[in-house]
Amino acid sequence: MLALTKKTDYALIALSYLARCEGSVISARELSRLSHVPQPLLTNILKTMAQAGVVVSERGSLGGYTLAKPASEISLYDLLTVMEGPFQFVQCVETSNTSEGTSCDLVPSCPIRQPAQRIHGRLKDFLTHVTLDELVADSNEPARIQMNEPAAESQPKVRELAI
Amino acid sequence: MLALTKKTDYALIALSYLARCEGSVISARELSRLSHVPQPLLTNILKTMAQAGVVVSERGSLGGYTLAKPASEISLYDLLTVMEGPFQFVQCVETSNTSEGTSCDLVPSCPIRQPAQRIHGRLKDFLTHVTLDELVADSNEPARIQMNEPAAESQPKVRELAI
DNA sequence: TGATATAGTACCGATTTAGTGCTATATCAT
DNA sequence: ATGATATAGCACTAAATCGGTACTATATCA
Repeated sequence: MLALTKKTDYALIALSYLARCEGSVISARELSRLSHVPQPLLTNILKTMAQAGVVVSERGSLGGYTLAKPASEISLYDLLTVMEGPFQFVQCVETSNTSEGTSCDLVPSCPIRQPAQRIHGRLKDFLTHVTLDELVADSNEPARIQMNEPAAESQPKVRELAI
Repeated sequence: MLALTKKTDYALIALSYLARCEGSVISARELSRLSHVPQPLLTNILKTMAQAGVVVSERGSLGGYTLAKPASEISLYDLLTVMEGPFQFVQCVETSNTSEGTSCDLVPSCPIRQPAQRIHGRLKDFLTHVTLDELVADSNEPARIQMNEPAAESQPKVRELAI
C-alpha cells in the first residue's frame, strides 16, 4: 500500500496530456476520451485542480483546460495535497493550520517523533522534486532527479540533485 | 495524505521499544503501557508482525516479543508491506504474484506508465533504506542515509548512500 | 437562442481502517 | 496438577475514506 488514490492517478494522467500539448486547450470530454477515465469522474477531478490553481479553465463551447504553470513547476507534492489533502506521512506532523494541533494523541510520549518527522521531511522533499515533466518524458532518463536503480551499482553519473 | 496507517505507526513505536532494549523479551502488556496504545490493538499488531517474522514471540507467563533481526536490518519497506500489504505507489505495478495482473484496467493506453514505475521504484528504494535503527536514534544525525535539508544547501558532507 | 463547456454541490455504495472480543494453546511457578 | 499469564488465530463491527454519479447553475461561442 502507501498508494496514491485513483483520483490522483487520473489527475496525473490528465495533466500529462495537458503537458504534452502545452498551450492548447483541451476539454474534459476530450481528456476522458484520451485517458479512458469516465467523463463525470474526470470532470470532477479537473474541477478540483482548477479550483486549486493547478490548471486554468475556460468556459464556453470552445472551453477546456490548460496547465496553469509550466510542467516543470508542477510537482507531485502539489498535486498530492490538492487531490488528497495535506501531506501527512506520519500522524504527528503539524498540520500547519494554526492551532490545529497534531491529531495524534500520543505525541507527548512518542519515542519516534523526531526521527519520524525527519523521514517525513525527506519524503516531502522527494515528492516536491518530482515534477510533471518527468512524468511526461517517455525516455529512460529521468528529467532532473536520478536515483540508483536497486541492481545497477555502476553509476559514476552526475546527479543534479540527489535526494 | 499518503499517510502510514495508524497500525503501521503503532508498529513502528512498538518496534522502537524492542530495538531500544534489543535482546530482552517484552510483553504486549508492557509495550502497551509504554506506548499508550490500547493493549488489544497492539496485541493484534504484534501478532501480525510475529507471523511475518519481523519479531519473534515467546509464549507463557514470561513470554513476550523480541526483534527477529538487528534493528539495522528491519526496513520501513518491510514493515509497510507486512502491515499494509504489497507496496503499490501507483496502480500499475505488477503485484509480483504470478498471473495476478495489474489491477489497473487502463494500463494498455496509460501514457505515464513507465515514468510512474520509475518513481515507484525510487520510493521503494527510499523506504528500503530507512531502517529501524534510524528511528531509534534520537540524535539529529540520521543513521545511515543522509538527505539534504530543504534549507541547508551547504553540505560537502560524505553520504554513504544518497537516495 | 441553442449547443457545448465548466462550476458547485450533494449524494451514495463499496472498501478500508481502527479497534474489540472470543476461544485455544503454550509456558512458568507453586 | 493447576492456576496465572502469555501469545495464536479468528471473526466481527463502527466509522471513515474512496470511487463514482447526478443535478442545477452559469459562461461562451456560433
